[in-house]
Amino acid sequence: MGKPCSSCAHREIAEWSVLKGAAVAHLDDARRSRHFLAGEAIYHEGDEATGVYCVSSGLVGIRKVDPDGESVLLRLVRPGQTFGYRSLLTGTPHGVSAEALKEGSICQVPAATVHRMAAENPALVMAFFRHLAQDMADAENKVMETVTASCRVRFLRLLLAFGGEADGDAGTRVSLELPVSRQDIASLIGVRSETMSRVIRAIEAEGLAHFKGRHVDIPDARRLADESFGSLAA
Amino acid sequence: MGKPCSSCAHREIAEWSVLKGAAVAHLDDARRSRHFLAGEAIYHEGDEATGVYCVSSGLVGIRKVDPDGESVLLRLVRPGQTFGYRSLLTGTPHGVSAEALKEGSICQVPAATVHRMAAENPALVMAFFRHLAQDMADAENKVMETVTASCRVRFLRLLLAFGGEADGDAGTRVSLELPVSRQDIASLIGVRSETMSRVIRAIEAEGLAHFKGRHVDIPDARRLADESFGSLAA
DNA sequence: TCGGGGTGTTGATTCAGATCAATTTCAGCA
DNA sequence: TGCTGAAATTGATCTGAATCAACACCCCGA
Repeated sequence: MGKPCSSCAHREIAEWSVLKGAAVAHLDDARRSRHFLAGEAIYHEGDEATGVYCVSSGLVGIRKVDPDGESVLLRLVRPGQTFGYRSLLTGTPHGVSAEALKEGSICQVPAATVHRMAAENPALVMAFFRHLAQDMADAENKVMETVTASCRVRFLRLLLAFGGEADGDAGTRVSLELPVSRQDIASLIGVRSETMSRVIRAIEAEGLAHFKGRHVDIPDARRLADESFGSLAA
Repeated sequence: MGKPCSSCAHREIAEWSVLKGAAVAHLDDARRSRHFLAGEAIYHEGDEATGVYCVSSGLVGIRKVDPDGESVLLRLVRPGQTFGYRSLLTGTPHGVSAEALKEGSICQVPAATVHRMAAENPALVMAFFRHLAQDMADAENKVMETVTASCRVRFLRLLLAFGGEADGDAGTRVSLELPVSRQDIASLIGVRSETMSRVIRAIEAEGLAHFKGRHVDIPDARRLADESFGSLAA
């Protein structure tokens, strides 16, 4: 059932890093790894939380759908990151759904184990608090962006985020792979896929970036970064 | 310096309700109450956290401004609620600013006290976690709304939220006071104030609600609620 | 009583992005 | 290897909300 947590490649990233000695063994003992195909649902909005999830490989999307069926991709969860802890710790049903966007395996730590560990180890709760605080900050930024920035700017910023903050001083060449489909990218910035296509075409035409399938080549990351700040230089 | 926390009207609402006996006395001893006029800043984005705030009376607005000066009102904090705990507990600068929207008094519990209490009382951290989890859920809903709903619908939902969930079965008459200026309401739903005016005029014309200054009268809350779900009946 | 600034309203116009409707491209698979 | 359905592109058109520009209102202080 995969490598033990103690030797997990991502061990120091996730909240579990605050656990020591015996607790890690317990974690290892309790967790169950499961394989997911792209598109498979991990849990749905309204489900009761049955544990905390930890992405081992692949990519997870956190989604929310409104009554009319409109679906918005709220954020991505990458290997080494946890999710689903919020509902578990507060004892409320999931307010969002989670699905695998890329095939991969995901560990689940059962509710009882998490609760016991949280009770014994306040630092673990604090670690989850930090994670949630970061997610909240991201959510606030997202609200700001959707309200104030054009879809073009939002997309440029997303590109920069995907490319990592590798913006060297001068014109740095960056190339990267889009982690998800264009439809999902559109959903991530809150526009229609048709609009997404047009935005990409425009950016391509300006030479800001070059797109081929999921591969993106950015000749001058600095220029792109400048553009992404609503035509306002630093 | 105001009533002691132990007899604060809002005591059972705030996170402090998990504290017992001596801890409450400590809280009382350490907290400082300060009066704020409408418009006064409590803290700014980027400031270091110096304590946790608790609204005793008045109304507080949490705001975020982007580099171009665009400002968005993210949420309101009402009497009995705490704010500013996120930055304090994570030890990061404030990512948002807080200002008094209505005159009132606000208690501050200094950083050292909060840290000590959090260390001694894991339930307090958990209480803040719950608060943050709720705020996060609200933020996610807000992202959904701004992406999927028209400004008209967003405003109707806000009205319902202000009116409390007092939607009796049939046509219930609800009347309420808008807690903030129309400019701020516009900022809260992410539209221009001109648009806000027009939306209000349209709603008035349809007889969905009647506006006079900050007073709102909703003859049939049920009808308004129905309208607020993108013309999709339950 | 007369400004005067903040708050709100109204109108004309523009524009970003949605919507509707066809294709085209491509990956998976029999 | 060709079929099939999903993903992506493209075009034409429409529209919700922003923008630009006046103007009304109202509370407050001189």
